[in-house]
Amino acid sequence: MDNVDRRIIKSQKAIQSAFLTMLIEDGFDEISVKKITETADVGRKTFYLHYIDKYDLLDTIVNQRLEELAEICEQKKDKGFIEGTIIWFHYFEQHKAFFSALFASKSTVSFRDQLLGFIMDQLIKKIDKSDPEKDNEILLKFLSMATLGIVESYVLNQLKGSMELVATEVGELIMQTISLAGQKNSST
Amino acid sequence: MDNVDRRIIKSQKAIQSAFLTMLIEDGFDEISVKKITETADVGRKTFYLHYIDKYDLLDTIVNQRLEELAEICEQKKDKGFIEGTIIWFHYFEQHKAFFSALFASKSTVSFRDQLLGFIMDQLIKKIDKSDPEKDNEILLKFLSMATLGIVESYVLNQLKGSMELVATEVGELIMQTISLAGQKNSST
DNA sequence: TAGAAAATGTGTATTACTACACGAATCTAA
DNA sequence: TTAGATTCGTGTAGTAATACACATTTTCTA
Repeated sequence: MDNVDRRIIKSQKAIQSAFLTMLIEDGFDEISVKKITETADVGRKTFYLHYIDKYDLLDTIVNQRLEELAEICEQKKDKGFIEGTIIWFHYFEQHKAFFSALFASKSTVSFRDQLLGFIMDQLIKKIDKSDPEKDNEILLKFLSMATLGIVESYVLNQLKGSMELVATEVGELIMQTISLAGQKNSST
Repeated sequence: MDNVDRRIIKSQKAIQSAFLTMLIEDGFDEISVKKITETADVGRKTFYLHYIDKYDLLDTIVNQRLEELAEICEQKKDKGFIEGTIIWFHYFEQHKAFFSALFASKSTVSFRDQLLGFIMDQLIKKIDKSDPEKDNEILLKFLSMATLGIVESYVLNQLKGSMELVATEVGELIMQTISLAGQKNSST
């Protein structure tokens, strides 16, 4: 089945496009399934043929975004820490409105989990590279949460510096922390 | 049945929109049903659910346009000859690319018939107003063909004067011809 | 806080659209 | 002219989307 029925593609496209517009313009909490389907010019039932509810729709879209980002990271994985972090922040910069809307809402808990999971996935590769033996879950969680916090602040425009500055500092902090943990580990 | 199935509306909209784009860009003769459905992102079969062939589609669209124009004329019917004619030409001015493409093709014969019929319908009202007794079919056909010829030349940019100038002259010519015919008629 | 209004999620029967395949018609180039 | 490709128009069986109705839940507001 390489040929997906064009009706499915059209419906999902219309729904997701309507959702994204409303997400950025009105925020996640203001969105209702009814409004989405009205904007998408699609029967309400059609929505439920594809998604469980608006949270499920959000999950789907977030996953798409993160797969995109993972793909970008994969292509440039041998660039070193700083450059890698800049690539991250460049992506969030581009989709600022989107992520900003999600951080701004209190009902997008699963989004935070997804994003945290993604950051952990990415960081684990880097840590493994520096210190392949150990799987230090404390360190991993520590750094991931720290990064998540910075990403949130950045996307919500709560940080002063430029994207490059923020990314560079975060990259350095992560790098230092890992190497510190590595020393401590090798000394015991 | 006031609620038309939204799928029908969507399909027709997509097909007509694709057709119009291709009509203006490539001309009527270059258009194939296959290309239309590809551009419209619709199954080829769907086209045939709504239209017999591309000529039928064209007929439909032309009729829509002419109904539009008839509506405009109806709203401003008490404006006198000159103003009325200017309204006509204003409409053709706005849809120049569309009508130009149709006049340029040799396989759009029915379009000419439709337009001629439309012009006759509109003129018959005016003539009736001046001379209600007579139904002079010669005069009607004569004037309609003349007008059709001018419209064609105008749309194809073969006339020098501005829209207002052309419309005014045509309006005067029609008016004079009718009144001449009226005199001749009343003298017998 | 009660009661109205709106949104939700689901079931059902119907319909428009789909992919695909086919022979016929039309176009193209050797 | 002939062979090859392309488009045409139609048939078929399957599926996505539809309108509509319903009970339930949530949200609003008086």
